[in-house]
Amino acid sequence: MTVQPKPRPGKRTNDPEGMRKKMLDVAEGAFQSRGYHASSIGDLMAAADVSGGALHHHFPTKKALALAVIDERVAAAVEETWIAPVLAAASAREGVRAVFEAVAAELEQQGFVRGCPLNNLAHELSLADPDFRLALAGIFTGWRRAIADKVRADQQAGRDEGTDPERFAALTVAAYSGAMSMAKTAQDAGVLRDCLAGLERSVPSPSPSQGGLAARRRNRILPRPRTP
Amino acid sequence: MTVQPKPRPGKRTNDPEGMRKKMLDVAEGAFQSRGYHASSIGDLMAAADVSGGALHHHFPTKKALALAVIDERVAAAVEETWIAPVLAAASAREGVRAVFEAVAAELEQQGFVRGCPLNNLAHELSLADPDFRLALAGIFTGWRRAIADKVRADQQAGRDEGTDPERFAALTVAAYSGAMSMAKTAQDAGVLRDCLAGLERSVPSPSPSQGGLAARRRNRILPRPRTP
DNA sequence: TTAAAAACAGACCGGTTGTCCTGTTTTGTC
DNA sequence: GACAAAACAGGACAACCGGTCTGTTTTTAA
Repeated sequence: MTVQPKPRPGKRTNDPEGMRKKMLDVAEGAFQSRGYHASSIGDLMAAADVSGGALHHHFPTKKALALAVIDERVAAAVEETWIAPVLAAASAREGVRAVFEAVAAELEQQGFVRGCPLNNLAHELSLADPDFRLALAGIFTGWRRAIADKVRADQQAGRDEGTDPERFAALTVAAYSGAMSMAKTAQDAGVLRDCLAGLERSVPSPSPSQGGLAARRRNRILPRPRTP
Repeated sequence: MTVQPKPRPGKRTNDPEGMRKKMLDVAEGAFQSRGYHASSIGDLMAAADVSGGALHHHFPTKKALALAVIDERVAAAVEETWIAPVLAAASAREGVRAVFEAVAAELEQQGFVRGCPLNNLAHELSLADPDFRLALAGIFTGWRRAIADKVRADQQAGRDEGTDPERFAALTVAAYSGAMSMAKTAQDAGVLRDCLAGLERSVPSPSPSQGGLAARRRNRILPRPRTP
């Protein structure tokens, strides 16, 4: 652990954007792994090495900080890990499959499941404050709409005619959210693969590539229980 | 609001079981609607009209209280609303359908979505404490096993041969959990029906009763937003 | 150069939190 | 009735929470 030896009282560099980014980084991580209420602003200040005055200058209240995390970080995470890959995929179903497997592989590699950032905050904050709830609901809506739009695009190309776009999107997002919830609680990402396998039975798969060995169950990964 | 005029210093009735039940009632409701960290034991004591000494006598710490809520109330809720109805149904798929629709109807009637008790606590507490995590993981496991066992029973009766019991159970629990998460965030139970509809496409329904009009979308229920 | 605004530092405060502690009353047992 | 244990009452307390406040330094604008 390398800590700057001294703040050197005569030297200071104003870097509002960098400081704001650093605070959002720390808050994003803390809110996801410990939750909103369990993360005190004192903890966040210490973790980011930011003074109370600086924090208050950029985020007047803890709620404002959380709202910024939701709008800028959680929404971006959903965009990055779900919306963009699905839109870039050959089809909606193919994109969904790829994201499920990519997330499962990543979780198994890092050996620890922190859960879905959106769902973590949604459960804790949806009923606590209308502003939180609206912000989170908007992200869910955008997520589902992106998948539904992709299904519609597939259908205009003549594929996957028998699928209801809205229902498929809702089921996909729900299955992923619920699977991540179980994976977090069990600290085992295997349930993601189970859910994906169940999801793919929704239609007689028209593509020849079946991914036979990719769907096999991998069980019991939990390298470091890390009792806190 | 009717408050007993005076505790009547000479009159007291020891009722340990009743007091314990009253505390669990209040804590169960508060933990679900406000969350664990947002519910102070002072609030709980006031809501249950219980003194600090009495509370500490039955539950030495807040964690012990939450653990009791999980073991006795959350597990019972899953048993009551999911396991028992599914086991009593004509088939696993029929039971799943019935529970989805019953919950959706109940939520729409009461006009407010507090979310799934198990998932609410699982998200907030799974990473906070190993004891919490294990207790919650056990409930998830029992939930999934009950559904999988029911599928296996169906298959031994010759029905639903093409379904993988574990995968179907995982997908069902995940879809319900995720749908409740979205329903809570959007304060709209309609997504439950969307997910059920998507779920039922998983297999070419062999039974003639298709429930055509039961699956239609009902949208935008939100009678009382109730800004707190 | 200078004045104003922005960026930051750090102490401070009232309120709340969870828990513990001492004491009193009820209940069960002989 | 005597005694011990259980059941309950209520205050005390240290730690912590989120927010505010005053003051200093850096940057920008004129």
